[in-house]
Amino acid sequence: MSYEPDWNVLTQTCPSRTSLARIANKWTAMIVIVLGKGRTRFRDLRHAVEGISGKVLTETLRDLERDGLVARHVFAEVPPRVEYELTDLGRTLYGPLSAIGQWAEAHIAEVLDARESYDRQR
Amino acid sequence: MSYEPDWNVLTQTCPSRTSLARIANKWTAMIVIVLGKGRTRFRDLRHAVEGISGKVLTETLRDLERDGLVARHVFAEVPPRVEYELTDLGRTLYGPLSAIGQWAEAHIAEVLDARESYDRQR
DNA sequence: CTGTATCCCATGCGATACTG
DNA sequence: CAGTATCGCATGGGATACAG
Repeated sequence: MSYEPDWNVLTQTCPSRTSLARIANKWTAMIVIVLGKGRTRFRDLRHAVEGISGKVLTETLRDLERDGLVARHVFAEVPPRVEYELTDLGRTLYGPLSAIGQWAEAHIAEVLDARESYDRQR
Repeated sequence: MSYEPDWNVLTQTCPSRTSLARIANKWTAMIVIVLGKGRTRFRDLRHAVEGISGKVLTETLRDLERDGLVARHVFAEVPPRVEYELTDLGRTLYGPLSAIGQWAEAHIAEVLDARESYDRQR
């Protein structure tokens, strides 16, 4: 009922494309996959998503918070503790994004074979 | 049976992450969504994915071809005609990626509301 | 029409230093 | 610990010109 068939990510000016650009992103996918398992503090998120820099983690979390996908919980402690979790809206994205992650893991052997065969032919 | 539980996109050096980086991308998503509807020639793809430049379309298609997701068919005509279509492997990705596109379209209203509310508070 | 080759600006992203 | 600020390299990606 809230679906608006006029919205089309293939249309250049459709707002939905700005949302697509944010969610169709490797860091977003990995962060949402981790948060899908439960509320996580910044430090643990940084370790779970191997190789992500603090800067990018902060920036991506801010963007996700702005889009209403992630909630931020700050505890007035020293040293500070901040936890992140998916909102109701963010949870509806967990399925689709974890499917992408699982696809990458399930088919990487075929992809590697394809790359080798492609590169061999030139 | 071809699933290898040791592969984990969250691990920095896992090859599956290189595949995730390729598929968790807005251009890849839009191209696969269009190709999911059937074999398409270059020109039509360029028009369907509004706003994509020829350079980026070519590069993305090459990468997808290299990963075994897209097949390229060249016709010896003048002017030349080249058609692209999803491979069997690429077709297994259509579901997950179109789900991402549909999510963006279905929830953009909520996302826009969240952005407005976030921006208003600062 | 389907590319390829350049040029060049914008953005992504890591590293480092610093603050509350 | 969880940021913010800054720097600078790498990549993304548009525009244009040109080739087959």
